[in-house]
Amino acid sequence: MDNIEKDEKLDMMRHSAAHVMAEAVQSMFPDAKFGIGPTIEYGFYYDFDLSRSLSPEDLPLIEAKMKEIVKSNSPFLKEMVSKEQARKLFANQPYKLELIDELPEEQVTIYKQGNFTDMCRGPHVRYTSAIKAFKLITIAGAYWRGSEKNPMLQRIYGVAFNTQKELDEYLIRQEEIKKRDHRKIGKDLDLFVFSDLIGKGLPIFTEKGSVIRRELERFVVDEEIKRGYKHVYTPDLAKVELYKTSGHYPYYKDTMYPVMKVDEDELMLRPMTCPHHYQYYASKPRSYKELPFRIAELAKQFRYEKSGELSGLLRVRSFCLADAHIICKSEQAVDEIMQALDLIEYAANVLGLNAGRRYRLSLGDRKDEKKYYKDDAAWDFAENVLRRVLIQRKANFFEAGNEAAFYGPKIDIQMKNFAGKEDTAFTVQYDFVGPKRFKLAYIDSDGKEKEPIVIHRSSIGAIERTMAFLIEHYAGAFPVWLSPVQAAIIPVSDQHLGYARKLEAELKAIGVRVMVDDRNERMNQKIREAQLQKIPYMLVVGDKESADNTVSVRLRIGEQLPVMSFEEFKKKIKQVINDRVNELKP
RNA sequence: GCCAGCGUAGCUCAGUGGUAGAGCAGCGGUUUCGUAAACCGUCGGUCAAGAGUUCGACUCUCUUCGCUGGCUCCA
Repeated sequence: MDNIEKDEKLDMMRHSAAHVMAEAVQSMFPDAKFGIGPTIEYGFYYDFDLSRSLSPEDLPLIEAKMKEIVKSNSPFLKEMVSKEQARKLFANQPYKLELIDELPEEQVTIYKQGNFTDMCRGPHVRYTSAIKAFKLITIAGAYWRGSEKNPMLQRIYGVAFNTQKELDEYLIRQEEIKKRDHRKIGKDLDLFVFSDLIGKGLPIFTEKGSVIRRELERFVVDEEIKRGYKHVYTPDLAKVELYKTSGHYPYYKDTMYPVMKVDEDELMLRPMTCPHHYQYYASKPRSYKELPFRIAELAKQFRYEKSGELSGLLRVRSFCLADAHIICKSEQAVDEIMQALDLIEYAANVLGLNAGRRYRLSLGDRKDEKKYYKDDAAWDFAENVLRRVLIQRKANFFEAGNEAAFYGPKIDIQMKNFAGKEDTAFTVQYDFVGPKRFKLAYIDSDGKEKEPIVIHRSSIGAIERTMAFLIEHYAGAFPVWLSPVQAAIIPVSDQHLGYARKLEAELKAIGVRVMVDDRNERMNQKIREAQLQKIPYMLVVGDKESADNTVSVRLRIGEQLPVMSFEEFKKKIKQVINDRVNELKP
């Protein structure tokens, strides 16, 4: 049996498990109304409309009932009925009736097992006993058909596998994911905190977290300047008029903060940077010789996110985007996008964030003139440019409709986080609208005024989100250049404090972040704590070391380096930092 | 924002209709130690906030705030 066949079989079993769960729920709630019950990665869910709210205590009861049904080994019976019959059969199932009305076929498939009948395309396993290891995981609210306007149903999520062993492994894996959660590690390592008084979704970076952030920022600013960007600072707020001119206002209204009245003006916190950068470009006439005009900024942006959407550093209400806008001729677009992707890939490699990287060519929907600016020729041109770039790079990409910005298509660089979830980490967007709205122009070689295009891009994305990725990716054991404390000096006893202080001063002098653990504690205790803090180097110094000017180096991976001279260690650590080495051992 | 759950000391967590406990951290000592937790003592909580029920509420009810898992949305 090949893998695809195997997957299909597993999928069938999960789908059948959803039906069995529905039967179990029906036995407990005879008047239950049923939504849909599809399979998902690792399992299944089913949506119900019930007379009362489910509580977590219900899950074991439902699960027990399911096990009974599985044990009873009742067959799944398939039947074809006409829509008319189906309507009668599901007369008191409003959600099913809605689905029936929308089915194009005249015949409807129904599946029956035990006392439960469901409208379903199938296929299913033959008997309920084919359902192997499963577990109900959680209950959640879910809008009928995913729309906020519809009633909210109660969804039960379950997972199912062919063997108990696989199920156990899945559960263990979930525990590991929890341990790596950036919110947990952020607390353990004291990287960021929140304050109810400041507000939700507004993180405070602690001293240690700020070290990481500063290193990231320095890295990206230096790299961008090297690559020909003008790095600037523009204001965090601006007149509402600016965003009305840019055309963002109607699209972003819901995610922008309310307007502030200041004197005669109406100001607001910026939800994006582009128009600010355009104003820099537009501050004087530009020649074609100045193009491409690359403007970069570590830009704070403010977006009102619904409270339920906030999550640690992943979703915040104020974030800092490593943002840039490249104003250029359309003929330069391919080359500029190539360079932008080069930078993004380079930075991602330095950070070690490559897991599951793939590209999404995000396209608009020509018919949706509310959501996307109407200009078919411009969309065609831009889409071709982006597609050409991706093909030329032999990038692993796929196309997705209805994902573009209102002003043009984009390339999203997708990444998988530790939990296996895919997220947009970085993005490159083609914009043919901005220049029009702001009447951006350049004087071409023929002396005529022409309209440029704009490429929006983020290099290392939103700093907050990227930090969350890094925390989870490294489980807090950051590369040395990012580590808040790079070396801990651990005197064996306080007689060795003098030597420890001397090493500390010398390391500080060459820019190493070092601390001496001078507490009245045993060496073992200090090592343990340095280890828990994921400090990359521990320098244990006692009689021997102070006598011959050496250090005993312990790495946080538990490994011990052979005794080396302090000079040698200095050279080594300096090099690891400067080269931004990913792994601990050079 | 919506649905559900949770909120006890700085952290991790016990606990119960009769006005709170442990370990770690902190602090004060003792100890001067060789690669992941020395020992003794001690401080610490309007049990998220407010209102109600009750003779009595951390416990039951309601409201608010915050967090978590989903839904919707998204850098």
